[in-house]
Amino acid sequence: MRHASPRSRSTKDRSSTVRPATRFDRRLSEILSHATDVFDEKGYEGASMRDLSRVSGTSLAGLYYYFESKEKLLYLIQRHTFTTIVERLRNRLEGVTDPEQRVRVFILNHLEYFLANQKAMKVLSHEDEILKNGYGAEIAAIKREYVRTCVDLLDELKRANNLEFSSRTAALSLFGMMNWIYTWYKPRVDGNAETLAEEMSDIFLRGVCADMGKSSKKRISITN
Amino acid sequence: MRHASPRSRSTKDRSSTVRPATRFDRRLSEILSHATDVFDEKGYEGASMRDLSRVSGTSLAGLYYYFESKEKLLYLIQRHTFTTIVERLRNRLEGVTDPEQRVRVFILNHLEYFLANQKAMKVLSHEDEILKNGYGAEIAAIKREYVRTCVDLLDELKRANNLEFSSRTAALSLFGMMNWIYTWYKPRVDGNAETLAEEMSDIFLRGVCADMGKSSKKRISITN
Amino acid sequence: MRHASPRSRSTKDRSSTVRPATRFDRRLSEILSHATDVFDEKGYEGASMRDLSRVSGTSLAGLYYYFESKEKLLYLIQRHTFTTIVERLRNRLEGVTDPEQRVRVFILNHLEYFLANQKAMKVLSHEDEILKNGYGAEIAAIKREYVRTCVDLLDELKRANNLEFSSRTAALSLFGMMNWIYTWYKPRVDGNAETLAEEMSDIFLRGVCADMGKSSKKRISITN
Amino acid sequence: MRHASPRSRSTKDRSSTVRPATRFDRRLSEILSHATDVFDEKGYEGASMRDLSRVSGTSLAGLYYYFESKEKLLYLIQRHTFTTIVERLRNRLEGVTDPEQRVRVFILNHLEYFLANQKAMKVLSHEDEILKNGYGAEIAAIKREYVRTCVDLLDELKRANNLEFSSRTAALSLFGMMNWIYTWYKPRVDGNAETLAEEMSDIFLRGVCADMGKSSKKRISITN
DNA sequence: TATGAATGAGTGTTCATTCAT
DNA sequence: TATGAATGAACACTCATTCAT
Repeated sequence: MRHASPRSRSTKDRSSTVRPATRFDRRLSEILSHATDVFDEKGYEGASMRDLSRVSGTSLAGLYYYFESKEKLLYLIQRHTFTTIVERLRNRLEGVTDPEQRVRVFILNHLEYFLANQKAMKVLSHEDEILKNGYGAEIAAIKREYVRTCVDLLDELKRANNLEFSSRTAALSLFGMMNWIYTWYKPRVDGNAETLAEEMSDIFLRGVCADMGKSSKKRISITN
Repeated sequence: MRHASPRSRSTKDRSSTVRPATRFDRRLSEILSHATDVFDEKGYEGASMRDLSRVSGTSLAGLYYYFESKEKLLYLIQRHTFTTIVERLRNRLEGVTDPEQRVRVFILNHLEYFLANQKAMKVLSHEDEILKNGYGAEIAAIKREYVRTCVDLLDELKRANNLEFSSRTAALSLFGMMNWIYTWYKPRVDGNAETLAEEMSDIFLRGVCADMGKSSKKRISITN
Repeated sequence: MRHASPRSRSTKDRSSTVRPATRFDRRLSEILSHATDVFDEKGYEGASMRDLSRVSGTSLAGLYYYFESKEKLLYLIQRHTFTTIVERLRNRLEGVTDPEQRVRVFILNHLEYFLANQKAMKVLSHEDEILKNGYGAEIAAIKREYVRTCVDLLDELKRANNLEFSSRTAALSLFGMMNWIYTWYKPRVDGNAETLAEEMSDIFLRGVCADMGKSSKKRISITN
Repeated sequence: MRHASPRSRSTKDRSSTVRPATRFDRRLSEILSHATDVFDEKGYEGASMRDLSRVSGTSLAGLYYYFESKEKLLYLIQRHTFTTIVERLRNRLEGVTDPEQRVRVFILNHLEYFLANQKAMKVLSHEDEILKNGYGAEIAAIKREYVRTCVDLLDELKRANNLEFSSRTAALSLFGMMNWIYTWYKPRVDGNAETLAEEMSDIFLRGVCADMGKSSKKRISITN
């Protein structure tokens, strides 16, 4: 953002309170959705406000009625995407008690949302370090909480089954497995979210050669 | 931009033949290294040639003596990084015959290089869709070969142990686990490459709850 | 140069339809006029957008609100100049039937416009090979038609008076005589358009020593 | 020229004295010739020193061994072209006494050299206002003398035949006819220099409808 | 004689943003 | 609500030229 200046009425004021959706909200959502597409295709830096204006059918100046800066726009997209996935997860975990199942629910929820909203999720994970200060902190907080949830789920699993591994490494590896799919996923080849979730859950929970027994494990040392 | 005109001596001509490193080569390498840092910090689009000029201590115009465009610069970085990691892998796999060990070698090689050259690797994986036409195709080809190598390793493993899983999904999941670390890795917390490689190898090969046996696996269905 | 992207509303769209002149049009005309001066003084290549911005009292970026490129600007100038002179010619030829008079009308029209719009005409004739592809083709087409008109006039004259000469060479010689004046014309010394038109018409139609009779003509051969 | 600085040994010093052609001179001529081609194709402003370096097979820096600036290069080309054509004219006029023949010799000499050295002549007439101060003045002086010669020839003709016309307008019209040919000349269509010279001489000396007699001349007045 | 390496100043163009209406 | 018009700052890149070797 080049010329930052205070605004009398900020986007945040409007959108953070709960109230019936106004015309403003609906237009905002539309624009957000178009912007998500553009960020997905060109990246945040590569996308210009003119691009956004074109695809959303609004004049360049008109966009600024809806958000005060490009950065804020990214923030709104990321916040909406994140809060939605977190909310869905909360609902789905309700009533599921088996620790392994809870992890599987987490994975399915993540992948399902990821594949249904690939563009938004790509923007979410790809444009990670753009947001500064306030906005960045807020998104980072939501993200930290989401990761925390996953770590907690793994801790439960460990406790329940008397396992030993680094929940942190495991959780972050799991996120890697899942978040990376935007680089390779092809619906025809890789199946739908449920299939993929099962495959990834299996790999994550049992490994690719689980049947061989842990005894075969040998340390390797490489000198080169 | 004025008309881009061919150069009498292009960067590619110089760098693709094998010969003793000249002063030109050394300066080129320096600049490449600095540029890698900047791309890492700001992203390709976000990094300006002025930034590169500043950190590499060369005048803006001087940079263009070494590569004819920003895009070519990215290409050179990516090519160098990729060919190096592929070459190392080849060397390390030599003499290792056990299929599981070969996968472990792959993981260790990747992570070791990744952590030692985090910035370059981040640039490699993050700025994936920038390069167009010729350059993009060349990098994509190297990448495809590298992925292919991993898939082949998993196929060997499957054959040897009579396993059944999608090598493609597994390989790409594995890459996700590994490539994602640039978003979270902290040396103090997460240990060195060998530790991490072991943890990830274990998760990937045995899963987090390998001991429980596959029998406990239940399908989940979620309606929401 | 960043990616050139299509504009939602291009200069061409605006200027090719017939409608009352808007504020946009008026400002456009002003800038076109200033640009003509600058192109005249420095040539197309020698004139910088910064020069244009300075003389037209607009910010550098502001210019691009009116035309999408320097090339398009040249195109607009050339098109306007050419269509105006062609239109005037059409009007003036109406009602004139005597073939010789028609040629004289052509000459007078050309010179009058040339002297009244010297700068524009110099730009028109001097910056002939700049425009590429579409724009160039369009201007070339108008020009071809204009030259064609002149050749036709000479053909009429030939038919009417039973003369024999190459209409093409004659027409292009005539254009040479007229178009070259931008290199030497001085109002005080050379008189106004009418005077000049008469002199040139006389030279072109009767030659400088018409009274001597054609018999004196001798072939020359030079060896050197 | 951006960074003008004095030179210990200037090109002019070398080339303006009469002495046997050295290796320096020969290379200089080659480069001049190549440069003429490039200036012809791209114009003076449009041609870059890099272009010249490329076509003349000399390094960019190497060019500066032969002339101290791009401007000087243009000067050398223009001076050489001009002095050659003037010299030839002098030789050819020797011994020709008939005033009309002398004019015809002038025209033939100009056209012959023009067609044989089209590129150089185009550069000569097209890049007329580039040279500043000293160089410009020198070229302008040669040019003025050349034009003066033509005007004198016409004055002789007038005196000899008791004619009345503006020698200045006539001479400059004649130059227009001749110099303009670079915009339209096609060898196949328009014949060789001799043919063209005869046609133009006839038009210039007798006009296109000389046979009709001067009586038919009517004044035209246009109101529009 | 000739060039590899370098540079300050400039190029055309696009950026996110503003503001009067 | 929405936009036409405008802008300062930045962009990637090229320019003519220099100088140590």
